[in-house]
Amino acid sequence: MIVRQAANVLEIMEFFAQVKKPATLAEIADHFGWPRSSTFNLLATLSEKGYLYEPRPRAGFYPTPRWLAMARMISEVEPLPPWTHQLISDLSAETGETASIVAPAGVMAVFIDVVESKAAIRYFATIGHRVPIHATASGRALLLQYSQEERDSVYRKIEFKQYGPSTPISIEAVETELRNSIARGYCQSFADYSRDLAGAAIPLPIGDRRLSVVVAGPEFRIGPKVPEVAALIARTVDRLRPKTSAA
Amino acid sequence: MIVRQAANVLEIMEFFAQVKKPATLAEIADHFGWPRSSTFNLLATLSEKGYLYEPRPRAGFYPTPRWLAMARMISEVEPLPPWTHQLISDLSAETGETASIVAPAGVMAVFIDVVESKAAIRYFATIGHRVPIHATASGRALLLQYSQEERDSVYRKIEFKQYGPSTPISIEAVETELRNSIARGYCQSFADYSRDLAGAAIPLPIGDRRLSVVVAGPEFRIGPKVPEVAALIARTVDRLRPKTSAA
DNA sequence: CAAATAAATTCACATATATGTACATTTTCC
DNA sequence: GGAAAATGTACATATATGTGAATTTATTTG
Repeated sequence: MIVRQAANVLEIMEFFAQVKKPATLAEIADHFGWPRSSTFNLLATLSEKGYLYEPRPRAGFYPTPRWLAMARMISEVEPLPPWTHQLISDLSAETGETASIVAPAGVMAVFIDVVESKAAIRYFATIGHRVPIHATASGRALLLQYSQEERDSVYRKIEFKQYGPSTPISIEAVETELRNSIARGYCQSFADYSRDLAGAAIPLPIGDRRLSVVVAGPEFRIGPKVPEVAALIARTVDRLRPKTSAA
Repeated sequence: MIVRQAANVLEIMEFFAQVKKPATLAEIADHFGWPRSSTFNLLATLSEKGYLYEPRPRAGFYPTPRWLAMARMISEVEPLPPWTHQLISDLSAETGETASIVAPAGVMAVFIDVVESKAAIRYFATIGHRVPIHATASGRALLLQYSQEERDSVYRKIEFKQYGPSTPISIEAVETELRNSIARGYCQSFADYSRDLAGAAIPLPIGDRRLSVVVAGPEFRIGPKVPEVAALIARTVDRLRPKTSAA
C-alpha cells in the first residue's frame, strides 16, 4: 500500500526543486490537481513543522533551509568516498554516456550518485532512480556480491516480468546470466529492462557496502562498445581506488 | 487539520538525522510507537519513491542522497547572501549567545539561519524553529517592515495567548510595543513567549525580502545587556552589509 | 470606492486509509 | 540442526482523513 500523503510531501518538494520559486496554495493545488482544502491542510502541516515559510509578501510558500540542514546531517554519515564521484565523472567524460553508483534496496537497485551524459539522446537517470535488481547490469553487479542464500531470498520476492525481449524471466535465467557475467568479467544488459538501453557494470564493494558502477546509454551508440566500456570501467576503478589496506 | 502521514515523513527524516545510522522497520516502529504494518507502508512508500535504500545487508533502511540533491536544488535559489551568516556568526561569538536570521510565515516567524551559543545554558533553536510573530523580538522586527494594512491582516489571524507575564495580549498592546521599538531603535523581548528568555532584534530587509536578526539568551545573562547587544547588532550589520546600490 | 472575482479557510460527511490480527519468513540460540 | 524469537508482510475492517460545498477574506476591475 502506498501512503498517499507521504508521497505528496515528496511531490511537493520535487515541485519546488523544479520550479525553484515560491508558489501559492492555488498554484500548487492546480499543478497537482488537488482540492484546495487538501492542499491547505498539507501546506499547513509542512509549515507548522518548520519546513515551509513565506519568503516575501503574497508570493506564497517556499521550503525553509531546514530541508538542507537535515539532508546534510543525514548525508555527512559515511558519505561515499570522493574518488567514487571522480570515477563516474571520468567515466562519463570519456564515454560521453551516463555513469552511476548503484546500491541495493530489496528487489530494486537505487542510483545513489549520477553523472549524466551531455548528449542530446542519453540515459536520463537521477539520484534515487530505481531499477529491478535482476534485470539490469548494475543490479546484477550487486547480486554478484550476495551469497547464494541471500540471492535466493531476493528471488523469492521478485515478480518476474517481461520488460523487454531479453529480460530474464526466471531464477535460472538470472543465475545463468550471473555465471556468464563472472566468466565475461563484467555485467551487461541490452534492453533487459528499458527499451533501447544498454549498459556495462561491475561490482564495487566499499568497506562492507555492496555497490556497483554502471555506464549506460542508448543501445545503438553504446551497444557495440560494451566490452571496451567495461574494460575502461575496470581500469578507471583500478586507477582511482586507494590501494591502502583500509579498503 | 494536521496531515498525520505527512508529518510522519518529516519525523522519520528527523529520526535519521539524529541517529545517523540505518534503522530496521522494527526499530523505527518501536521508536515512534507506530504499528508495524503502518510503518511498513510508510517505509515502502519512501523506498518506492527513491528516498530510502538498504546500504548494507540486514542493517535496515537509510535515506538516499536524493534528499540532499533535492535540498540543494531548492536552496541554491536566492540563498541568503554569505554576509548574513557571517553576521550571526560574529554576533554569537562576541555575545556568547545564540544569533539567528528570521523570516515570516503567516502569524509565525521562522528561523532560517542559526548560530548557537556554546554556553551550557543557552537558547536552543534550530533552523525551522517557529515562534509567534507578535510575541517575540525577532517577530516584531519583521512586523515593523509591514504596512499598517498588512499588519492588520496578520492581527486578525492571531490567537492572542498569555504565554508569559509580558506577552502582549491585544492588537493595541502589540502596536504600542512596535511604536516603542521604533523610538528605542530596536526590538526587545523579555519572556514574552519563552520563559526565562530575553533577546534583541532589528529588521534586516534584503532586496524585497523581509528578514530580521536576533540575539537571544537566558534572561539573567542577556537581560541587563540588551541595549548594548542591540547596538552591537546594528554596528555589525553596518560593518558587514555591502554598501552597493544593489542593496 | 463599490462590485466582481479570486484566493484562502472552515466544516460535516463519505471514503480512502491506518491498523489489528493472522501468517510467513528470517535469525538467534541452544 | 531444530525450536523459539524476532522481524517482515498481507488483508479485511473500523476509523481517521481528505474532500466538496459553503463562508470568509483578499485582490482586482470598472
